[in-house]
Amino acid sequence: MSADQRSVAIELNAAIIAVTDDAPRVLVVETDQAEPALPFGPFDAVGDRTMELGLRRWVSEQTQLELGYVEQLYTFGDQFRHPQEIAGGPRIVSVGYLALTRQTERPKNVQAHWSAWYDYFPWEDWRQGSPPLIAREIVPQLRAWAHSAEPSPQPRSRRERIDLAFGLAESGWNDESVLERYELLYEAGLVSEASRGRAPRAPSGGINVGTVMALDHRRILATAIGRLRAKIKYRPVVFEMLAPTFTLSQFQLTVEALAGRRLHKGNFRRLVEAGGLVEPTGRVHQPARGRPAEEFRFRQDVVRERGLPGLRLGAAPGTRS
Amino acid sequence: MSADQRSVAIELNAAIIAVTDDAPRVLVVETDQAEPALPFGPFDAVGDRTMELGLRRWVSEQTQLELGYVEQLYTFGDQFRHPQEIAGGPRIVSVGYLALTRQTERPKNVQAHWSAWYDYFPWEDWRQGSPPLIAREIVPQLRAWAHSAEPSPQPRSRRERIDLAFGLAESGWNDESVLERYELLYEAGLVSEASRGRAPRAPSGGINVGTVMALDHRRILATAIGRLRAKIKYRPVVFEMLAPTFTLSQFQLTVEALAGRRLHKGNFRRLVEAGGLVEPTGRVHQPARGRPAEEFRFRQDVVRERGLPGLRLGAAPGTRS
DNA sequence: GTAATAGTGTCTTTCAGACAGTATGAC
DNA sequence: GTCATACTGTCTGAAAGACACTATTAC
Repeated sequence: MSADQRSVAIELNAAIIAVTDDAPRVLVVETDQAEPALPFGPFDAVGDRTMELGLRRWVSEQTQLELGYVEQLYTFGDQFRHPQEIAGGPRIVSVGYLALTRQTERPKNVQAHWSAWYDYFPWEDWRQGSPPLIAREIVPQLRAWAHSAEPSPQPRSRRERIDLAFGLAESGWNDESVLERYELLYEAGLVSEASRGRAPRAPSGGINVGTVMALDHRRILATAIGRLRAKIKYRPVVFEMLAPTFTLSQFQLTVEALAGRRLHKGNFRRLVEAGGLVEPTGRVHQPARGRPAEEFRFRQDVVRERGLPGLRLGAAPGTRS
Repeated sequence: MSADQRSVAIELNAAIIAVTDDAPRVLVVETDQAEPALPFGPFDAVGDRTMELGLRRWVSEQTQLELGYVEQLYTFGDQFRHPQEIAGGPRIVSVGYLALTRQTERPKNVQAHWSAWYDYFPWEDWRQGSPPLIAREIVPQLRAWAHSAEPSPQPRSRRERIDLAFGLAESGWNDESVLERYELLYEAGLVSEASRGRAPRAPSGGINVGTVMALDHRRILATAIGRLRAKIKYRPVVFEMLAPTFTLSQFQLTVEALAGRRLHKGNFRRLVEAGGLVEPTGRVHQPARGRPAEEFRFRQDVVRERGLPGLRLGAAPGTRS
């Protein structure tokens, strides 16, 4: 309405991911609303030659963190996604990025810290089987939401979307459909950011699953997780998050943490060795208990020669239901 | 430098794709420089609730075209990508979209017309085998470019990138690496937009393969082709571009046109029928010559039930070299 | 009959998935 | 010895890739 609202501003958001203690973590900053937010920075239309360079610049300025792999995710431009816009400010469009790093380096910025991503998406961790939360809370409430619309706006399609996204259909759980699941929960009003700025919906006022993030940052993180889970299957990006040397068990645990599901040990080892992605260092790693393990390192050279092989993930037994 | 240059503007670009006569086509508009451009429109920060709605709005206003599937591709924000910026105007960031439609509807706008996408990327069409252009011009010139940098900035890595992208490595041709190939040609100065606004490079002044497009629109189109080729393998988006009913041969020819390579007839039919994506209409299609073919239609309902199956593409014999 | 396109049957190789087993350390 | 973790061998079934063959039209 005001002339100011006509203008547009571009902000960059980064989902910076690392893995420690078998938990994928995302770097978050605290806000005054006590809702964690993804690190953000301006896009300097004069100083930044490209948006990715701009992102690397302010991330290193703010956190002293060395980013490895960086990939543009998506540009989020929905109306009123930013409170400043509601207050009459410019429309703030955010270009979301996925960035990978090792957690060895701590962010210098005390306001930033690593936070386990499954805190925000508890339904995405299937390493101990299907999370009880899904059968106990999510599915019943989604079903109620699907029925509440009956028979007007295609309730069948809602039911189908639920079954497909949450692994109730014959095709089972698909670890990459993170965004589809989040969007269902959002539409059904089961995540509290859905009712921000609006009146809470009738059937589910105040309900929330998982930890809330500021603005639409949980949506950006959902996009990042889905993209990363897809990526590790055909590009060797996991190594950006692994220590320079590692045992095959550590490797497998890292992949399992990201994918949110258990893998077959035998098949995993066969595929990794067949892919030629790693080579033994000759040393052994002494664990707290059990037989010592051979130590490996990533083969930088092979990546390009063999046409960027990756990992196909095989499901472990007993993970289906 | 000027205060004006600090500001940012957002523009939306659409690669609108259809297939006719076994040629994938993209909708282009004429510019005063005689370089075809992708249709573009403003992002209305006040009127458009989302960017995708904004895109659909101006596309239908400009062309009366009904868009089917629409997907955000990438946001292009490199410095000086737009001539207005060089002239002191604002930094113009473009959000690129992929949109699919049938070509049955003609664009009402006389300035817009359908243009075969292989005109811009002649090296991407492998349906008659490896395009002679690759062995005769592209590879020799890329090799020269790789050697010219020797030994300073990793010539080995350049050589590897060339071999991998253009199918010279053992992994063979990968139809999805459209952007990687375009970027190599761009870096090597083999597409004339690379030298726009700069002095032509020493080894290849004025050289160009394929038809040039305005601004960085060929890069946007390369992104669109790569994304679409990847997508048709796991999501049934081809049907957005097919007639409502079709024969399996027409179906296969359309997929081949998009993928830029021949497929095995037997395998294609087996996979399509196994996927349950199509059902016979009971009618037959009478071709100009030869045996009449059964007519099929796409099964809307199955898509969701079966976990979004798609097409895995098997290479046809004799397409390798 | 020929030319041309439509459609089927089947063999081989590859590989994911599953299972069962052995090896080497600490205690 | 037990426990815990590391590592190997092999079977099976699904499916991709390749090839050869038959079917139905127009002429």
